[in-house]
Amino acid sequence: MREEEESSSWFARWEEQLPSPEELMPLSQTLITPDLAIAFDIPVAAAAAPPGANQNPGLSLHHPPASSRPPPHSDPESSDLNSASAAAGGDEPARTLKRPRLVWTPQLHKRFVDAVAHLGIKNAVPKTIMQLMSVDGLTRENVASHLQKYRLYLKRMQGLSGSGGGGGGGPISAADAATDQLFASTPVPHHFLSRGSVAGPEPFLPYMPVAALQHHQQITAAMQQQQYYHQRHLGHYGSPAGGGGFDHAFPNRAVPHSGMHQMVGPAAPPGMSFPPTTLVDDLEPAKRGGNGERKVLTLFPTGED
DNA sequence: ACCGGAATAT
DNA sequence: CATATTCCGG
Repeated sequence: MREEEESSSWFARWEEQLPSPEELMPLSQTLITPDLAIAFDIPVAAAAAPPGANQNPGLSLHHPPASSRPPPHSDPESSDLNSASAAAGGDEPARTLKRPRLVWTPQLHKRFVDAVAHLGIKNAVPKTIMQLMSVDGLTRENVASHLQKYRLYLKRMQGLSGSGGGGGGGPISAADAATDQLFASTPVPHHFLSRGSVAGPEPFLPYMPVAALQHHQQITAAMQQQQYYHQRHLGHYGSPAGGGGFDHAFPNRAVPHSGMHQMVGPAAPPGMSFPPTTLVDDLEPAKRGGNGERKVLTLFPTGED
C-alpha cells in the first residue's frame, strides 16, 4: 500500500505548519510561574515579552529591596543565616521566597469585582474569588485582604448614602478616601449593598489566566518615608468631562525605540485575534503636582471587559 | 480549614 | 501617610 507514502507527505506538511513560537507565546505565557520569575528576577514583562506583544499586566508587584519578615521570636532555623544571598546562588528559592508587595491595579481590582459580582456576596469568599480570578500569583491572602477593604468600602458607601445632613461626626478617614478612588474606578456591578441578593447567572467570561509581573522601579527610601504617591485627597473631584477627556499619558518607560523588529504574530489577522487583554494601562503612579486628576480609564461596561 | 477582622511593616 | 502583608480569633 502507498499508505506509507501518504503518511510521509502528510507528516512533512505538518512539520511545515509548525506554529511560530511567538504565536504560542501569548497563550503559554501563563506557564511561567510567578514565583519562579520573581525568584529569578526575570523581567518577564520587559525581556521575555516584547512590548508589542500583548501583555497582561493586570498584576503589579512591587519589588522591595529586601527584608520584610523580621521574625519576632527566635528563628527556629537559626543556624547561620543570612541566606538571603543564597537566593542568587541558583538553588531552589522558589520555595521560601517572600512575595513582593502586590499592587492592586484598577484592572486587577476590576477583575476582582467581577468575580465577586458573579459569585455573589454570599459566596464571595477569598478562595472562590481567587480561583475565579485565575490570576496566577494571586494568593488567598491577597484576595482576602482586598476583599476586606472592598467590603468596608461598600459598607461605608451604603452608610452614608441618603444621609445628606451629615457633616459632623463623619469618621471618614483619609484612608477611606484613598481607597475610594481605587474602588471608584470600578463601577459596582450590582448593588452589593442592599440586601444580599444572590447574584444571578451573570455571563462571566472565562478569564484567561493572567500572570504578569511588573516590577516597579526601586523606590527611594525617602519616598517611602514620605508618601508613596497619592497626593492628598483633593478638595473636590470634578467630573472627568471637563477637561480632560482622555488622557493617554503614559510615562512608562516601556515602548522601546522603533528598533523593534519583533512584532508579535504574523500580522495579526483580522477577525481572529487574541483576547484584547489590553489592560495595558500601566498603573504608573504619575506624580501629579497639586492639580492632578485621577485617570479615568473606566469606560462604560460595554458588556465586556 | 476558612473566613473575618485587626495589627504591623513597608 | 497609605497600602498590603501578616497574625489572631471565631
